[in-house]
Amino acid sequence: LRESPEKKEEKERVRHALLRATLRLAATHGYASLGLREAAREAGIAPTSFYRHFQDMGALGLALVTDLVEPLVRELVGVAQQAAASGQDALVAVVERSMAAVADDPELLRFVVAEYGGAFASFRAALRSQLSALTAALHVASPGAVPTFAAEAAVVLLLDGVGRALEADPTARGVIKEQLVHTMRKLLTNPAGVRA
Amino acid sequence: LRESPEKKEEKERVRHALLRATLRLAATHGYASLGLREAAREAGIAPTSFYRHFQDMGALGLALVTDLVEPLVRELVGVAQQAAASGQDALVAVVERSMAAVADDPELLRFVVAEYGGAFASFRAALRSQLSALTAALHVASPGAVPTFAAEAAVVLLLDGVGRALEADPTARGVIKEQLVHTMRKLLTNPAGVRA
DNA sequence: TGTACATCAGTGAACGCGCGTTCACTGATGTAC
DNA sequence: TGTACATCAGTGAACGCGCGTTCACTGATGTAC
Repeated sequence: LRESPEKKEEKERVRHALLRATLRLAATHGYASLGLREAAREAGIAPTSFYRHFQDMGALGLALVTDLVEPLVRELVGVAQQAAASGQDALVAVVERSMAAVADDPELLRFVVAEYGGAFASFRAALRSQLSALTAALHVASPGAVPTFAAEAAVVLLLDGVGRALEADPTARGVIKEQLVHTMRKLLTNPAGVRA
Repeated sequence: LRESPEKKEEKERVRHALLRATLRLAATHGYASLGLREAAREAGIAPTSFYRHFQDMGALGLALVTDLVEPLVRELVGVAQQAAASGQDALVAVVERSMAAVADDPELLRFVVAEYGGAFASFRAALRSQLSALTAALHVASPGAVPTFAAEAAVVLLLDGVGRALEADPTARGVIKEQLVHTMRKLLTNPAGVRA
């Protein structure tokens, strides 16, 4: 028996509400402290309905990465590749899109920044894995021959810049953006110039 | 009435046990998820005895920063200043001392890395405040005229390097250390040379 | 077409459990004189 | 010096509460024929 599109959509809607509710609460109280009942309450469903979507909060956390973080990183990688292909500055494009993401979805970005260095090894591994694609994209788009770890360091600065932007007044984000481009550029540029 | 040194010492001993127990648990499960009873159990005292030392877990968390993180950062600042004063490389000195701290007290450093970008705004503010002293020390010790935000970025890389070292095989920490010196140097060096 | 059956997201009641917190007490130690 | 009192870290019992989880049920929707 196959489900109808309408039922699937409705189920997906509630599942998404649970993910968003968790992000909302995690942004201020931390993902680690959240309980199943808390997430369900915030999402507007009964506690027992939680189990229709996830086995437990751990499974929901995993879904946060695969359903929300992964598309975001994929988009940033696409932005980098598109910029590089059209002769534009991939670094600036990625930073600007990242700052737009901070404005669009601060809760998701707080989650990424928090769990990237957080106590949960599974989150750390998953996020590092995701971000390695962005590292690679920035690496190939950078002029000259910079080592891989320099591109990794640039992504680390990007994450920190996102964290700073999350706390900053929106008007102060322009300064953060410029400083971020400056420091990332230092890491992604071979001072000896293009001598490939 | 003043307390005797012996009683003070004993009280301090239990207080320290609570702080260490919390760090131990926080390293794997996250500070945010910890409860008062959990910390007391790990420290080997009755739950009610917790209140003889801290009002709640929030007060204990604050003490983690002031009692443990602050001295650590102070030591790193001292290392930087001492190296600079004796004509040695402050950057290398700080990185090496940081790596030693990873080996000495991984739980404390996991806490610092986790809460630096974590969901608790009070921790973020406290840690940024602490680390600004290290940023300043590295800034004045760096040759040429680099902007302040470049020194801040270097400290961000240091924190990330600490996080990587925490997860790495001890034999792989040498590589991390060298890459860290390399990338931090890029940020702390003015490519135009010393033209003060 | 209508009718009988299957699926399944959502739910309320109920459970046992660990939580934070209060309270009164103990016993070791310090102070007064 | 001895004796009476004060301080205070540690404790066990007890509390009310919210937690995760189970269960049986509802009702809307899909399928079979």
